[in-house]
Amino acid sequence: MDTPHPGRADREGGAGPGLDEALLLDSQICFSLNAASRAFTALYRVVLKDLGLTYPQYLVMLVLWEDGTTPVKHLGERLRLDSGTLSPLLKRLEAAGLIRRQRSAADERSVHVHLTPEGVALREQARLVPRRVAAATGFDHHDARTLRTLLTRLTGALDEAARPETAPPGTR
Amino acid sequence: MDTPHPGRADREGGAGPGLDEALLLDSQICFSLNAASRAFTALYRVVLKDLGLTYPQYLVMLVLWEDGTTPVKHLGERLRLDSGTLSPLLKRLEAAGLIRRQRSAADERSVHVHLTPEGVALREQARLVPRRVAAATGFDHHDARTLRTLLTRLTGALDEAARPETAPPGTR
DNA sequence: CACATTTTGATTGTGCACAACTGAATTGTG
DNA sequence: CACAATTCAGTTGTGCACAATCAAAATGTG
Repeated sequence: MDTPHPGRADREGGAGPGLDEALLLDSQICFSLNAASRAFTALYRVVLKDLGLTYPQYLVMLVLWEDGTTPVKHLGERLRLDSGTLSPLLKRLEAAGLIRRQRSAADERSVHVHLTPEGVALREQARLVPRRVAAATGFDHHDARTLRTLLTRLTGALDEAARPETAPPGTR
Repeated sequence: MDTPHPGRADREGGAGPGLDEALLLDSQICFSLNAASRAFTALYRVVLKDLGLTYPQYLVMLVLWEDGTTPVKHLGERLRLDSGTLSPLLKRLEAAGLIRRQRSAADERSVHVHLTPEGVALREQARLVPRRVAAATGFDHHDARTLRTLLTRLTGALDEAARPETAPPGTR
């Protein structure tokens, strides 16, 4: 239909041979990455509609189904989400009757999250979700492995580059 | 440090050999996809800080630098963004003095976006952005090509699967 | 014990994605 | 011409990501 990528805006100064290459490497990768990420979210929106969950909420439920009662801190570590995301998300899950939050007796700062019976029961309804989503990707193990390897390497390199002062190898 | 992926929550019913495979294929791909996407956004946040742009705003500017004055509709097609996202984004760009919006004389429904002199001038400051980001990925052409091919294929398959009624090939 | 530091979660504010709706203008049809 | 359908932006509301800030509790140090 139309060109999906925004780039190829070079041809001005002729400032060297690396410009369009750079645009290919950064804009198009980031763009197709965002597109795939949003397509995944859209598919999850369809698949999780009957459960009344969004994808991040589903991730939280996955952790709770596996690990049981857990502090908010642990959820943030498992899912790489901070409290600014988790707090309202957990409130919505509590309002939906799936979880309950409770301050720890041992450490009054810590809030423990546990499933309600409704939350436990939802696991049965969610059993087919992974298979449906995996089937929708059309990927076999080899594809999935290649993709995950590339993404992991990419994320590591980007994380490394994003912090200018925190421990660049020669700064001491 | 800890396990980055939320999955591996099987081992309950023993309902067949495909369960952990499915979790590997869906949760972990989607998860690492989101992680990479957010890492990219975080890097762009650092790189674009001096320009006062976010990544989606930078994409809009790329299109304008390349295509010149263009209707909002065209921006949405190039970037796959709808008006609910573009309208406030363009307002912020206009408030920043980089663009101006103007109703078309020919078709009063259409709004044309054009760059201000400040918006044109910003292009010079943005020239090094693609190279900086591309360098941060650590990817060569082969890696980038492999990744983009996989992502494009994945997005296509997900888009296809996300619509239940719109022309699935065998449904009659 | 008194006091600074760290940890933990919540809160606030900004920006983006998306669905649903509104409203104006064009186009198609009788 | 009248009227329905379509197109195009905009608005509203919900949810997520993230930065900055705050408060309370635990911990460390003199």
